[in-house]
Amino acid sequence: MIRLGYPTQNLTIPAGTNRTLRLANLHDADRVRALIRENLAGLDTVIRWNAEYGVPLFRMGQALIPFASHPGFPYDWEAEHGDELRRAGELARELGIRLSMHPGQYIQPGSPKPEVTGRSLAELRYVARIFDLIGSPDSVLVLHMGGAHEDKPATTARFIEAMRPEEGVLKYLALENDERTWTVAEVVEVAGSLGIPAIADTLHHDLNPGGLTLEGAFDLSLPTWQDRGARPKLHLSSQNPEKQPGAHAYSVDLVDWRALVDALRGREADVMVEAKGKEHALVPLGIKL
DNA sequence: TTGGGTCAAGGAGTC
DNA sequence: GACTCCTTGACCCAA
Repeated sequence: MIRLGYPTQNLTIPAGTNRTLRLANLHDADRVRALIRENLAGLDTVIRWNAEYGVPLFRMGQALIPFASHPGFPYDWEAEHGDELRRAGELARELGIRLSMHPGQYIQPGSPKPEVTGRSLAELRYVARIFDLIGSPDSVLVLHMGGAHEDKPATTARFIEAMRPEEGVLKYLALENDERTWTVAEVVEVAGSLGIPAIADTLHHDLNPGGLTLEGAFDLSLPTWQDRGARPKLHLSSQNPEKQPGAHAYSVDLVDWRALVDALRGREADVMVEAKGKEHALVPLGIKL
């Protein structure tokens, strides 16, 4: 069975989980608190909507707690919002919704700059803490490997060295291939060294296949989920023909969808659909809105 | 209220 | 060396 989901916001309701603010306004605790409550209310709304429409996956915005890992954050967010996060987790489990998060390109644990690595780890720990409070062991923290710094073996070694002690992060972490630097095969290898799973993204794989077919990429990435005892995850998106390679289209091209289904050969997978049209992009794949 | 410039952060590619 | 693009847009000021 293939299960589907979409990221960060629902355009139909509408509801979001990614409201943020400028760093210059971070000192305003009341404002931060109100904004986070909106994000958490949005999460609650989306979980209920997903359950009603049979969409079991949702990716929360990275700014669910904006600037949570920043030293200037104005209060103890775990104490303040912990109960709301626990309730969201209970609701998600009750309704069978699997949650994930995907920090962006600034998170670089393999950077040669210690301060960059340090900030990256702080952000990853924040995401892991969110998942701890939510309390669902099948939550996924999706991460790209980041830059190669003109030396992939050295970068790989730094990445593994930085991540290996981070047990609290590793229990949720999964590594994803990207469209120009790290292929599925490379990501699977690093993930294997850390004892964590890997995610194959179909569009990134098209642009950076490393000699593998899509089926070959799935053959490598899907078994990496066995140790965690969770359903394998994949990412599906289509190229926006008007933009540069890698840009997501509004919806999913059915050719790409069929390619994914064929390459899966009946294997189980949770598929995150990355499309500008969010939940609307699921309609051609069988979800009725 | 709307349009458009800007926004914490890193890195790679282009010119 | 400056600029642009990338996650995923949202904020925020000027008009």
